[in-house]
Amino acid sequence: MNKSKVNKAIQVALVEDDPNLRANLTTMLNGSSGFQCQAAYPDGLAALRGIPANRPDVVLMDINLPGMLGTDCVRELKELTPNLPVLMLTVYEDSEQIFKSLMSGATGYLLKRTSKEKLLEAIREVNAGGAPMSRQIARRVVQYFQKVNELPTDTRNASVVVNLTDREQEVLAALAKGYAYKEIADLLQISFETVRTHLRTIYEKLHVHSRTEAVLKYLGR
Amino acid sequence: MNKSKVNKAIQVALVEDDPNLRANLTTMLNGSSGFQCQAAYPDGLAALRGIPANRPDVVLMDINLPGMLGTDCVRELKELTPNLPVLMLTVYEDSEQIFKSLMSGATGYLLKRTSKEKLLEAIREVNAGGAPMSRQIARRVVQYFQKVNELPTDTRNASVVVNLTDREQEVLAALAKGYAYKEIADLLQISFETVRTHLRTIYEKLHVHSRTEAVLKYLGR
DNA sequence: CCGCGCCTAACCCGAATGTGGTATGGTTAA
DNA sequence: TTAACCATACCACATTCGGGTTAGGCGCGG
Repeated sequence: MNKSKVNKAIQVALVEDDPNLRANLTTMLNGSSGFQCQAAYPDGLAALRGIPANRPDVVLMDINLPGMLGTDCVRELKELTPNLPVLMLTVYEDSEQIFKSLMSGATGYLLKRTSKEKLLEAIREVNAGGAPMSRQIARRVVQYFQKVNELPTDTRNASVVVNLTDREQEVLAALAKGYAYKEIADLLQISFETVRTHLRTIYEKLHVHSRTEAVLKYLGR
Repeated sequence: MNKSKVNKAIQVALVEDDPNLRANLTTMLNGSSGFQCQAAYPDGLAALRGIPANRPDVVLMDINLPGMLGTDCVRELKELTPNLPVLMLTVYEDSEQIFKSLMSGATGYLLKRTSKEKLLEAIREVNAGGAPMSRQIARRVVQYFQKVNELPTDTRNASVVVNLTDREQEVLAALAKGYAYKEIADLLQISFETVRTHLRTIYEKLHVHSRTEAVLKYLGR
């Protein structure tokens, strides 16, 4: 994988359009023992020109770059230097960007508000063959993983379920398995009436008026 | 999400067949500030009965359970309590198990030889919305991502329907669209009572006793 | 022609479900 | 500390469903 020299500083290349942040990160990296900011590029094109030639150990890349999107830059980069690990940095937590990045070939994904210590640790980790992600992102990745691997025994529809509380989702899940109200009550160890109360709220939130309609929405039609 | 009380102990449910390990983990958890072992189940069935009712914050589950496999237990559990995070524990490191677990709905994956500190940290992390995994596992997941191209979905009805007459299939199709009996009657231009007669036959043929069960069978579960 | 399966239809009755109102205690965000 | 939200719970009433039973009309194969 990565024949990095453990006894030398990890060579980091930075791709970040914001001059302030770029300078800060550069200073931070060079001020940290075991790390060296080998180069800092302001945009994707510059990165694509410089990185394959300079062969850093790790790339830190902003996801929002002017001109060329960070995700596209990663894709290009991965074709040129497939084993070079790339850590994406972003302020956004939205799954669209996360998945795009990962599918483009990013090795890890961090939020910009990640602390200095965690960032350095993540760089070490990715350099050691890991795939560092913030917890929110790891969770999303796992969820997505589960979704794309779903068996024909397909269940719940994420978009529908989003407004429901945990308990409501549990009740709906049981409903969608065909349980009668009293069975759901027994299953969740709550009263029959409470099940009915939850169901009323669920129906209201889903804009339906019957059990079957709710189940259909839950199953994504 | 999880409305867990940060200032209160994280309620952990344990599923582990080995009595020694179960006792050890229980003691360890209860002896650690911020954690409480709410319940310890020796097998999957006991867990499925107890967990949805007791609503722990996190489940620790052995992957090798007698009777019901841990992965199957997770799958069932995830259908009942979709947002309840489950950490899998295992001695096996092989990817087969890892992917099965994750695909079954496990939120994180730990090796049993994980240190006490790391285990507690992982529980905290999963409770905070993360998805703790060893670096090798995270990397595998990410790699998987990079080569996934999906074109899934939609399995319609199937062999369940072969015993049904044409008319019965029409009625069932309408039922599966969420129509009420009288709406079906109107749709097919037959009487309400005839609809009910058909439905009785359909239920009998499908061996079900409720509308929702019939629809689930029709949709291929 | 006769039986058999299918579509149609009706009646009864009890169980399950849908909808409205109301209330209490716990947790959380403002 | 309010206000908002959540999970819990009960009451009441109307509607819908599930199951048992019976039965007339139709078409098809023996």
